[in-house]
Amino acid sequence: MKRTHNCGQLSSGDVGGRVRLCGWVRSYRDHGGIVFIDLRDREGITQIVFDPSDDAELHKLAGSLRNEWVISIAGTVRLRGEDRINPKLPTGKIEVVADGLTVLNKSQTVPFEPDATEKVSEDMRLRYRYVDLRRADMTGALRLRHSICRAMRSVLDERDFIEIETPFLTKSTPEGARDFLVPSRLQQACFYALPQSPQLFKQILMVSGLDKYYQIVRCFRDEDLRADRQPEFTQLDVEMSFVTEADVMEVTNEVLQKICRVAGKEFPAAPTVLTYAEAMDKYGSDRPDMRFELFLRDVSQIVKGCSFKVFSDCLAAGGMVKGVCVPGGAKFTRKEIDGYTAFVGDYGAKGLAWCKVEGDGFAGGAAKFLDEPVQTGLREAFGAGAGDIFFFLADAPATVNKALAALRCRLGEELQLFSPDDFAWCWVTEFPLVEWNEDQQRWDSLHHPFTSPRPDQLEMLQADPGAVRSRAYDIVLNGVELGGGSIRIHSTDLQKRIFGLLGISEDEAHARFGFLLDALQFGAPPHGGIALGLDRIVMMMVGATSLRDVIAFPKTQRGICPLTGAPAEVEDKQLAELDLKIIAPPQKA
RNA sequence: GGGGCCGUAGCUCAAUUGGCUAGAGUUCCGGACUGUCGAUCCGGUGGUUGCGGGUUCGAAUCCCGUCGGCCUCGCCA
Repeated sequence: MKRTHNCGQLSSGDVGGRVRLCGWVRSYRDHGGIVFIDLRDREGITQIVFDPSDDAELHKLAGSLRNEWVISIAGTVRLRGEDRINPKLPTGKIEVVADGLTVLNKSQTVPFEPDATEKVSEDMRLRYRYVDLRRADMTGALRLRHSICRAMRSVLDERDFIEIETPFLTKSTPEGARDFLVPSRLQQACFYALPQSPQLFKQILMVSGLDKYYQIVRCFRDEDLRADRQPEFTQLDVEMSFVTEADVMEVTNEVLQKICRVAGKEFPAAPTVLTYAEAMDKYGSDRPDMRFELFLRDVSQIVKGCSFKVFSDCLAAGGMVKGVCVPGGAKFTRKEIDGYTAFVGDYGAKGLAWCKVEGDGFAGGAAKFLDEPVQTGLREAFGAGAGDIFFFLADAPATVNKALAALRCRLGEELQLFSPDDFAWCWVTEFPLVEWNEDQQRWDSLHHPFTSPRPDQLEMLQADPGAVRSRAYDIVLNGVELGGGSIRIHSTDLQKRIFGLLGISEDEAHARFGFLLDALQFGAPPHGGIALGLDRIVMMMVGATSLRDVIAFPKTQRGICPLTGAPAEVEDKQLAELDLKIIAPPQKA
């Protein structure tokens, strides 16, 4: 046995005991005579002492140790004197007096110290990920991730869910995100796709009568990356038979409750539930950040008929005017306001109207176009007072909401309207079933085409599809969507109607989803489920701002793994076996 | 595909805004030191300023291109 304890384990209770420890040299302090080694493993740090008067040979070897060498030591646990206690170390009351030392492996000089206080560039960290993962916060994130998975499994196991694996090599369904494709050798000119989610399989498992399924599963989407978006990510995928929205939400709440307990965070007994319509109205977003108010308000009715051409033209064209009132915002400089104007421009807004409340009247910006009744209406609507500022956006509702929601979040952050450890959960429900795609001139599913419409609104499917609400629900934390799901369609007829609405012909539907449509005909029970983003949950729980900090081996923004160099070219022989040819090889410098 | 920020020693950064041999901390190497704990003290190694081109008497600095990293819009049912 190479070790009897780990490096975070020993305490005053172990004094006098003989121990063996293994780990990495975190630092060495050579006083000419006495030598101290900080020995680190994933559990902690223990100080090892080498005294020349005990064993001159051993002391000499200890003097040759360098950072990140892997060693094994044997020795006796000793209490440190009162004045030698290190309060920064959990093991700081003891030390191990070594009588044996084996160098298990030397290390080259590491490109950066695993406990460096300076922030090392992420490029470096990812290239030398094995060194980076020695850092306590990275180890901590991965361990919490593990604990969260265990919490998920324990809740679902307790409730008689069955974990079932679904294929990674599956069929491309060009709806939605771009697929990662895998060429097939046995079926030339054919491709597998990596799953964007196990959606269809889990529904088929319900048809099979498996009743309650879950899986902690990798999903793949070949889209551009973001800090909170990786091309491969993990989700907790859940599906249940004979349930309603409330059943799925209740199970999810219990899972999240347990996760929060494990992570030392709060989860409310009953999270706020708001409808999509409410969320869009007050927050401009279907993933509202509820840590602060700063509500948006549709002021179209108040400003209609005012002399401001930007507003009147917009309303005449069927647009909307929406605003936000920032308490104390009159102190914003022109430069800051210009900054916000440019900011909303990124989201497609053509401008940002503003005016300040000074004393009894409005001043600056658009103030001169807003007459007395309009000013009064706005003040009352927002409860505004002197020293506040209004921002208004006039445009198509989608643009207004997107830009104003982004502005609201930016203001909330800049004005510190919440504290960093605030946790605000909410469910968003009653999403529209479909939305109009202006570019393609057709209806698109908001969620996915297997989402059930509300049964009491089926008759509107023909006449007014945009008004039909679905049985979908999303769980949101601090403005971040952590998961979503729905009650699915279990009737072939209804599923066909929805495909029809989405402009998917019968032939097309059959080619793509025929296996699901077939399955629905063989006794599909009513069913529904949800998927929770594991990476994002861990990210929120550790307070990270990037998924890369909670994934052991993530990709960079351009989809590269700096550690392995993936993706990489393959040999011609491999291509030949697949009957593939690179038509336009990249130009090499 | 678009916009923005960045790239200087192994690492983290500086360089008086175009001017003297590109510096500092840390790492590393050597030396001193028997109670440190981010040890300390002394000395030393370490640079094609991402790469290529241009402007200039002179470029880390300005211009063009390119590579790489990050953030973001589009995209992500």
